Amino acid sequence: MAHPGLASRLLRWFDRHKRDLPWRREPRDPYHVWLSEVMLQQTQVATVIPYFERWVRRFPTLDALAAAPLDEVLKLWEGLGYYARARNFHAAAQIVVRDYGGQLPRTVEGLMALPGVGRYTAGAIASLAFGARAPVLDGNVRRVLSRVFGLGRPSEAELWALAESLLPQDRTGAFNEALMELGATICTPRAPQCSACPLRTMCKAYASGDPEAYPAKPAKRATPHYEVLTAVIIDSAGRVLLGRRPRDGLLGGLWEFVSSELRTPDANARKRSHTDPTDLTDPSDLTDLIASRSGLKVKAGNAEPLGAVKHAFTHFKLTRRVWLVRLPAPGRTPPLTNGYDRLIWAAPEEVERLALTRSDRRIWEMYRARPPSLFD
DNA sequence: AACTCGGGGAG
DNA sequence: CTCCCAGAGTT
Repeated sequence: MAHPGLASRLLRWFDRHKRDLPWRREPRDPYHVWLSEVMLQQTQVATVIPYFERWVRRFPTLDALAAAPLDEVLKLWEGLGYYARARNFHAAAQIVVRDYGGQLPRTVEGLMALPGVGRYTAGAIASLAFGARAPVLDGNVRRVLSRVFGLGRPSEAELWALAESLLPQDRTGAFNEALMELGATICTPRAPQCSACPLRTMCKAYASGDPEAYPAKPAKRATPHYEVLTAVIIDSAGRVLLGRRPRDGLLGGLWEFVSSELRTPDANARKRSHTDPTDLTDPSDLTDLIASRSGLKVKAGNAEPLGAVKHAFTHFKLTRRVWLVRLPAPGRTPPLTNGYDRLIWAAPEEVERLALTRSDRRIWEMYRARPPSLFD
């Protein structure tokens, strides 16, 4: 063994300190392991737990998931982000049920053939659910290994090879989980608790006196700021016009209020936004937007500002300028769905049932909580 | 190798 | 505010 003592120390620590998480119940259900690994991609444990519990109640088996419509799958994912995870997981469940008789592949290669399953997730499922001797490399493992071995800018290939070389003969699943657990609870990005670390005596980063310096942080770029103009269009029956975003791309498959594409705010808009966040660059902006995306011809006089909603994505910030537009008649389904794959008039109960983006959900709450206006 | 793709927890 | 989270897919 290349590094005597590492695996045994880590496993001994893990046996005493591991957290009791919903997806760790024995015996391991491969479906639960898979679900948890997909939900945990770029998402912290504390965020995932309630989603995981709800999901297992609604879709107790792989067959139940495969049989469900995508809209319902996305509704359970609402708010978790990276919605391609849900679309891929749903598609992969259907593949497993249809082609593999409902049994997950047990090898890394077989698992990686499924949509949304990369090398990390395949290694995690193979080792945790099936006891295969496969390594994992996630953000935690990347950090722990960089620190223990004093690597400043290790390549991915180097880290994968290292993770593999460290695997013990037995309990590889527990070893992988232990490595991640250590990174999540002890060997944290900031202020690591080295005094409680079972690997302290063999850790080069600890010996250096500045463990946080490993691994080196990449240079960051400035995040651009965009804005989106949004119309909450209400008909005389109190229904609201919603569009479903195209399946591929940002927030694919989710419903939103009729909105423009991302725009770079001009200098005048930036100046005005300090005083009135909903102010329009041009009064015809709103009516043009509604006409182009839905075919509806509305009067600017029927619009009133509802407010602004700010939202931060990973790579940019967004301000949504939201207007309320009241139609004097019952809405009919408009002929245009420019930029949407569906457009519907939704009753309030239906808005609760559909999968909205986070900011659209906030806009809906803002609409429902608005002070009564002269039109009410 | 460099992007895209959400949202939130926790300093 | 900033950082980064049990990453995958595309180019």
